[in-house]
Amino acid sequence: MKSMANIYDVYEDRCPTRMVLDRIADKWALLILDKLRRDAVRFNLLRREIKGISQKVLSQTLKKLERDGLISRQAFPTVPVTVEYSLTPLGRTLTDTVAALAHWAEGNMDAVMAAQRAYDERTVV
Amino acid sequence: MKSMANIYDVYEDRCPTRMVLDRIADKWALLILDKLRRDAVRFNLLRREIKGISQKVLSQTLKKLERDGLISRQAFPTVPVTVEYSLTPLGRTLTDTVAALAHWAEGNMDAVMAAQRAYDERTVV
DNA sequence: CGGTATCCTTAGGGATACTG
DNA sequence: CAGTATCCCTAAGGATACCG
Repeated sequence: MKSMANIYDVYEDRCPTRMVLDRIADKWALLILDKLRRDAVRFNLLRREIKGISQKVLSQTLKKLERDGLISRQAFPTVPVTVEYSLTPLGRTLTDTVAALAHWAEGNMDAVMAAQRAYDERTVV
Repeated sequence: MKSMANIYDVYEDRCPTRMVLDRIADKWALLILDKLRRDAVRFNLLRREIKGISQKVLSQTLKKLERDGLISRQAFPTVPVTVEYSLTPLGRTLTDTVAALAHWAEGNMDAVMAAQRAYDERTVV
């Protein structure tokens, strides 16, 4: 964990956008934030809902988001243990933007894929 | 370029959000879209404005964005050649969201960094 | 259930040099 | 100016096994 402490040291210039973009401009992070939009979700449920994410990457991403203060982790002393992840107030201020991004993705996927096909025809052939 | 053609093949399920998020949830891509918000920008100017990006990565990212139909490339037959990148109409539909993300980053950087310090004190010590 | 630890692979990206 | 080509290396991430 010590190695994460100096993550901002590489940015000599003070561009806040770049700093924080570097943190949240991550596919998995955005998907997780989106999944937590409604309510708290347990680890394995999150894993099942976000198809394709490995246990390792989910765990890592959750830890980063928690460190950034965007989500919080709550463990319940059940047997076996239950852990719920939920948005913090800070995280909640980001969800509208994330949702907008997701909404854009849904609405423009076809256009993007069409553009790709057109591009490939122009260049590959 | 052929290898990029089947990039969506890995997504057996049809989750559009994931597909497109995978494309645009990239730090450099978002920064480029943000820089092009006002008007067209030349390659090397873009490179200078986005500190820390290498020529290689800038070139790659621009090509991806062009393929996705978000930006367009226009070369002028000057000597030496001048190349301008600008947003397409499709790309323009995304800029508000990107700007919102950038704005969030600016406004909440301090909170994020404070959260990180608090987290590190809790866990590392 | 909710993780961590370990090993291993590969592709993402830096550095450098060259070109139309 | 706006790239491409090459080499090289590290670090992100999959697979597997184990644990409180």
